[in-house]
Amino acid sequence: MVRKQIAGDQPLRLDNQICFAVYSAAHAFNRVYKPLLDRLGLTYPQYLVMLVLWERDDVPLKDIGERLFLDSGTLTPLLKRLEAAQLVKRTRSTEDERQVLISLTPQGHALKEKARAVPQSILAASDCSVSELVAIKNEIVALRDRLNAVIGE
Amino acid sequence: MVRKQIAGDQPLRLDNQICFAVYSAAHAFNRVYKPLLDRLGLTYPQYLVMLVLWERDDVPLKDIGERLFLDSGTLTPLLKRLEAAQLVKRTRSTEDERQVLISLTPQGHALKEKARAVPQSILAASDCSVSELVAIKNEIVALRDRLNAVIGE
DNA sequence: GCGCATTCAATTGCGAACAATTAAATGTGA
DNA sequence: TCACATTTAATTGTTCGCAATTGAATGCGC
Repeated sequence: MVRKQIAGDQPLRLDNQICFAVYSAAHAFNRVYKPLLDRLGLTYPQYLVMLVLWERDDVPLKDIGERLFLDSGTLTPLLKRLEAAQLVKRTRSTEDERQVLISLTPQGHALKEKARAVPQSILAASDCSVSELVAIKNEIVALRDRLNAVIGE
Repeated sequence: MVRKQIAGDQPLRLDNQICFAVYSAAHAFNRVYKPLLDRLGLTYPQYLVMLVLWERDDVPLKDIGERLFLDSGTLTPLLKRLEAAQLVKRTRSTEDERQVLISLTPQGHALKEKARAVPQSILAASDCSVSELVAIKNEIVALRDRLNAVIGE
């Protein structure tokens, strides 16, 4: 009976939860990033926004949100802080005044060069080959996309 | 020159970041869990604490923190909310009055039965076999532990 | 053109998450 | 025993993250 009880509890055991693996890995990444991003004066979510802008400038807030899976309730105050740090500018689109376009300031552009050191440090911290990381990343992205598909239903 | 520029930007591309894969997967999990946990009256971090307590009752706050990689700044208010919901009790240890012991109330115990439906729903949402999930989970945990090892240095 | 739905950002409120500090209890060494 | 370090929770302040609501701009049907 004891063994049956234990067997029945398996799905509820913390160590069997993939969600906890992902949750705790995200926090571990955040802690590794923290000292690196402190030098850039960025938090991790702010860093993600900057990654988007370094790829393409002058982007609607909405597009950043779709890319990062974040809504205006998160992005509006975050972008105001980036604006206060003089890394981005926020302007209403003239064609569609509902949209807020986010563009990089010269300082925002310049920060990209300092940021190039970050991925290298993360790679070193992960103590893992690039190809292994890419493989895990692709599996996690595939899982994430399946989960997001269920949410959209 | 254009191609060289692009190649040099690869490490900074959002889609190449494993951290973003993990970060966005954690949020996707959270969104899938939300409607399930709403029925239990729990948030996702509260659910994690309950998982720990369902495995072993009467645990010091510190132990819960080590298990979940969370500190007292996060757990103290969270546990007070669980106490207000009458799911746990907080008592100072008599042997060592620095420690706060967390124990389940009868309602806290009872909630375990309602929670058994959760892992099944998550499995279905992940649209993936158990063995595949276990494999990914183990890889993520291994990565997390390597990251945490670097932090501890 | 007018009424109405839709889109988009901003706001409010709540619950994490963590750094830094504080305070109390305990352990340790002289 | 007494001074001092360590351990443990709690507190404070800042930043996410999201649900729900609001308000302005736009698009659509008639």
